Amino acid sequence: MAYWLFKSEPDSWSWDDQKAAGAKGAEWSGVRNYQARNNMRAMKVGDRGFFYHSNEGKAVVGIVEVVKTAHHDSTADDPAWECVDLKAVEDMPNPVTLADAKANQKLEGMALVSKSRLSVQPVTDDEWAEVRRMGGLKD
DNA sequence: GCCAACGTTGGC
DNA sequence: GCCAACGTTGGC
Repeated sequence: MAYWLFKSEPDSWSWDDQKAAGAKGAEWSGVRNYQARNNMRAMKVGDRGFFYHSNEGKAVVGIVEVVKTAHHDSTADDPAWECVDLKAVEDMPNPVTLADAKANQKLEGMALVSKSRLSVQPVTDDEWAEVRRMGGLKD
């Protein structure tokens, strides 16, 4: 299974919105960046991701799961834009902030730190385990 | 609210 | 196919 990180501004789509979408999940729509889209195309059902609040909070606040592979983004006219569907799985007991991630040497290679503008990013197994540990989650 | 970083667009 | 101009993202 692969791991990912999804960024959203809480003003437009927050963790609470994501949880309100329930078990059937919701489209991760609105991505207009090829790298981010390609990452979504590579996802499989069951892959997990961090849900990150950008701008306000700047922290990983929860865990999501891919419930549907990439398909046309209903908010885009251009068929080139695709998105996956995600459902909320669990809260981070202690949100892991960007400052926390930057301060942790084990995470210095993480895309969140080094490619700050990419909105859908891959996460390595080690990074996944480390951020979960920092957030207070067990395996 | 500013600005740096970076992706995209369009003229040549 | 290069590169300048422009727009957007996101941290501060």
